[in-house]
Amino acid sequence: MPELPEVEVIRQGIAPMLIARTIIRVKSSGLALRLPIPRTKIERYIKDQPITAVRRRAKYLLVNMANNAALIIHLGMTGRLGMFRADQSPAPHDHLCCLLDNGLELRFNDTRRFGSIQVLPPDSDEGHFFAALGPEPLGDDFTVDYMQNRAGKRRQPLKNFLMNSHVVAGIGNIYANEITFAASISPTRTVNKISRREWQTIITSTREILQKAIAAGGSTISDFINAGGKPGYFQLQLRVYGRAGEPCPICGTAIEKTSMAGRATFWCHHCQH
DNA sequence: AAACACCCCTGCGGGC
DNA sequence: TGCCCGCAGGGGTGTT
Repeated sequence: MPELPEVEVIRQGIAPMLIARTIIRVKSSGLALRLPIPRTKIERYIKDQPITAVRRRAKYLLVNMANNAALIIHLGMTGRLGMFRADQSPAPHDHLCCLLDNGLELRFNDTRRFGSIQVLPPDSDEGHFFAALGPEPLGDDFTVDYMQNRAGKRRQPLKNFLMNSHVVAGIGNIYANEITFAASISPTRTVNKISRREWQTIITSTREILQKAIAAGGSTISDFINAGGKPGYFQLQLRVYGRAGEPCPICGTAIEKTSMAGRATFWCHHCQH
């Protein structure tokens, strides 16, 4: 369940090991992820090209190549990236293995195959690929004006709105729960009834929680070799997610669990309005 | 247009 | 003990 902070930590971990390296051989499981693995495009545009950058947009990782092609990786629910020595035996659910010119192998492992691997050919329009995505929550475009405009007269509950990647990118179920709790606003509140002041609180809480999670992950993942995507991330204390029936860390009231848009929702009825 | 339901997939844990 | 079922949730598509 990597969300934005986890993807960012993985990016920071693998970037130094990938930049200036070249993928010289690729193996895949033959099983499709959410999309089929584009073997032909990988061979044509990705292989034998020096890697120039490893970036992130929302929960997508972008591996940029010297020919201006890009490999776009999404981890879905259970996706992991790890660096291994080439002689280490592959694990179950390894779906793509990229051998580098230094003998290390980048492996994408995904039990449930909700992830995806895509290729942007050289000089294709990256902006177009991400056109439907809302702003980065840690970027300058995530503002009170923007959120209030997007909310408009919509009567969608706040939590569902925060999880809508077309509104703001990269916030999944776990952090949506934590954000509404930190902002002391009910996840069920309809967004047309949220004040400017409350939007400011939501934005501030979002940034704080995501940045804290990134910092916690960054401090716990020190060695990506053999890590295999070992979660270094959930060191961040989750205050409501997964804590149904436990006392609210602020007031002691039992945390409630409900379902919203088919997703587990945890909140404190006393603290969040 | 907005807000849903549904689907893809596997592993795990609870209940019986 | 073993089996069945519900649940976990990102993101795309389809429906009302």
